[in-house]
Amino acid sequence: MTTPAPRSPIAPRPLRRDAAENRDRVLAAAGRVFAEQGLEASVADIAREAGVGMGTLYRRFPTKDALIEALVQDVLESIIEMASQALGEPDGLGLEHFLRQSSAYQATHRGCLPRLWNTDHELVQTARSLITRLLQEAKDHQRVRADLTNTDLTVILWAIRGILEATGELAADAWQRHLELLIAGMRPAGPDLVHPPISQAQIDRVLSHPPGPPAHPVSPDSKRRER
Amino acid sequence: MTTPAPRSPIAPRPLRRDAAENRDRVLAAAGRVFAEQGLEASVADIAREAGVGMGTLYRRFPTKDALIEALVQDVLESIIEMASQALGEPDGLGLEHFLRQSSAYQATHRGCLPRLWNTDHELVQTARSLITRLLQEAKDHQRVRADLTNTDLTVILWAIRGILEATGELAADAWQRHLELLIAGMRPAGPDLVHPPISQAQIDRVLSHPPGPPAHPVSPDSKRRER
Amino acid sequence: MTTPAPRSPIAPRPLRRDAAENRDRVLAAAGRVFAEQGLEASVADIAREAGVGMGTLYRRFPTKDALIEALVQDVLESIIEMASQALGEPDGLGLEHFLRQSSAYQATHRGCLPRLWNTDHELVQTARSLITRLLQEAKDHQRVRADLTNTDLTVILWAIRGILEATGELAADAWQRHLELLIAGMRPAGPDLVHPPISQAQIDRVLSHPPGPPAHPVSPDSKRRER
Amino acid sequence: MTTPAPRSPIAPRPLRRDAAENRDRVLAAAGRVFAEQGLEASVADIAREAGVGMGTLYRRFPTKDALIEALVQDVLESIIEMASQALGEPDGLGLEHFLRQSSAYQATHRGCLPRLWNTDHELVQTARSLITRLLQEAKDHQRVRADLTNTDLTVILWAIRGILEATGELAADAWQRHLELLIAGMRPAGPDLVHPPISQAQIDRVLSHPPGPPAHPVSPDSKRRER
DNA sequence: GATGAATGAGATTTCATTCAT
DNA sequence: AATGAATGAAATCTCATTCAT
Repeated sequence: MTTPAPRSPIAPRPLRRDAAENRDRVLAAAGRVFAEQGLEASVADIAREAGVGMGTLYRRFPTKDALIEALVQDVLESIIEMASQALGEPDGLGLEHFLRQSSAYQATHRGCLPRLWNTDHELVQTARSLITRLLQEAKDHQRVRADLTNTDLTVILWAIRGILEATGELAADAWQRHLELLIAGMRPAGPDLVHPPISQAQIDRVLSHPPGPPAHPVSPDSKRRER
Repeated sequence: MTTPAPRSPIAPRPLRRDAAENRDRVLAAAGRVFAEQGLEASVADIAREAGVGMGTLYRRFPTKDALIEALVQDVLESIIEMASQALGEPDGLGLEHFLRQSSAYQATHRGCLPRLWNTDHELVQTARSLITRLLQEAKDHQRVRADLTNTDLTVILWAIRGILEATGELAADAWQRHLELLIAGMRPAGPDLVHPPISQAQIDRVLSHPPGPPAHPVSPDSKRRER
Repeated sequence: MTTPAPRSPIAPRPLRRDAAENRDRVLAAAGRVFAEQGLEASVADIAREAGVGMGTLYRRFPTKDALIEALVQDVLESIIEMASQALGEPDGLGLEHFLRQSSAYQATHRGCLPRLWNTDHELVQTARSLITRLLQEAKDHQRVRADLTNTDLTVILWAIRGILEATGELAADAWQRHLELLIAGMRPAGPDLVHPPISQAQIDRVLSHPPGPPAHPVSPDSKRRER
Repeated sequence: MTTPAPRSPIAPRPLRRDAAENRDRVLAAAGRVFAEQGLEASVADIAREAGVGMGTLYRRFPTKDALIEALVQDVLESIIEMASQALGEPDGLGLEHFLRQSSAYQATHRGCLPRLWNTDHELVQTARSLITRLLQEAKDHQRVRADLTNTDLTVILWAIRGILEATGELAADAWQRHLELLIAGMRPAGPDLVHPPISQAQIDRVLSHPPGPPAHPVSPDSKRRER
């Protein structure tokens, strides 16, 4: 309504530019601050680091949680991209490449790791299905044992995340050698596995009710005492 | 445990006993509460669960952090005990047994995991040296590849912790199969490892400056009021 | 547990004394501050006026709303007491006395008026049933017209509240003469009433979904915008 | 309405018209939003409902308060119009008609009720003097008791507003029967009134220092940033 | 020695108002 | 002239820690 002077049909959006810039600045700042202080870093710190007021931050991300989710989403999208490209690789080596590449990427985006593989995010499903296909390719080329399952790979991602969280930037490459060992263990030669894989249902339950630290930004009305 | 310097024989025994009982009750409660809510559980919740007043809790543990450390210590002591017993085992299988046993134990003591292998604790050094001996035994019996190092094992512990933290009680056995894969990868047969192990110095740095979540709800410097 | 030395069976509670004192201080302060500034007065102001820290206030009243409810409850209890006593009065004059007395009382407890007759409070039901009996007595003695209903009286209370809110302490007696007019209009002599009384169901709906200003302490997650 | 001082004939007409349209759209939106959410509705909500940007809104109304005042003014103008027309009515019934008509009107313009009869607005004076004349006419025709004063009528308006605020749209007609009772009480027949009317001075004081909720979200003195 | 009430800094979130585009 | 992004003070609520009883 009030349609002002019709604007050039080329210009995508007028004042959206700085807004988008700002959004990126905030996300970048959040990544840095979370990487340094963990997810319990204060939103005020992030705003300061980004050089914006708190209101600006909250205009874009109405909740601390929304901010974290946005970070998670960014990382997941990159990882999904990596998985897609790995799918094209010959000789069934895509899976290994993907594991290495995505771990390296996560190492440089530690900010949101605690939430990365523990959210019931649509993109997590997407990533999972791509990984399933990578796994199948690897099996087809006898790169990995036939009894390896999809859920085994989810567990591997949790394990690597554990290493990344433990080391931070102080031993940022620790995961590499560990992954080598793991991949060696995944080769077809190995002995029969005694323990069965966990079920997809278990993983789904984990994703929807992440244990321990309650998704961090503790909901303010979750507890109520009296007397 | 922690048997302090033997004290004057005048000090009344029964009281001591009560005090120790109280201490244990608090520790047990902390374990339960932390396992459920994560380390950001409130001290008040723990006191309530333990059935003692906050003053009592603070008399035993001058700081929330001290309480966490005490939990860590308990777990470390048990783990050290496991390592000691594993040392006696024949055929160099002690290492594997230890890894399985200690992981199972940690799975049932999730309360303090985030701090378990990330503190500069004297007992961590003790555990490490025992593990070093287990590793040597395993090598001597050709159970594991000769180029496996002490630090590789620390990384393995971080990885398993990662799985335990991710799954909670919802998939409490997920670590078992993963450890199987890992052990398979540690066997001597495998290909040469491309990446070198991280250095002991890096690990020490990690232990003294744990990344991410700072010593948790960092004490606010104890500012005092006047009024 | 830990049952300390059994305490004298007479002493009701040991440290509860100052706690109760504090509770009363907070309630009194809240009454004063709300009366002056309205229900949107800040909780910090109340704490300051009461001479306690915010934590203390929030230990007793875990929510601003809980504090308001407590005030409302206090007032309702007094009003119920007045209604009970009025029930004993002869000649069916109890109703009028009650209206006068309770209005005067509300005039001196303006703090929580906006919530007084607009909450779905159990005590409101109690008050209502007492008022119903007062009304019946008044009818029995031909003090008021026979077609007067229970809901008419609720509306009268809303009207008086409106006057009290409008005047504050600047014309604290304005309601008196108005009530006189109203009571005159309620006498049996008057002409037939054209408009029917509103239904009890309507009133119940009003009580459970008070209109306009959302019960004031606007819930913090009631709105969420984005982009 | 509000036709300002006639301006230079150069100023372009069409623009003016758009501006006025915008103004009306904002006012209408404010009425709707305030009616739904109360006066603490956010200015952003109003702008959105009106379909204009916040800057536009603030160009017309430099302050949230100014917006509310404008609403009040609109309502007052309508009410004054009603009073004027009622003045012409025969038999001294104008007063009653006016009370009914204006109450009905207010019921459909609940947005600004909390401020309607509590502002030191020039139009309130105008309305008051008209009401005074209506009252005189009513007395002249013995429709109401002779000792009824101007201030009694202000109090009646406050009372009715109280009912309207309490009921919202959930019992939008509750005021009608109440007004009937009240008018019955105002008839000449009644007993002598014990309480004297409040003084005009008191009312004036109320209007200039409205009690309770201060001019609502009091502007925080417009502190400015630097950065 | 034990209890739990009190403290107050700090965390998240809202919103009136300004100003670059 | 219009838009809506940015600002930051202020509000509510939490919780580690102390200390009167």
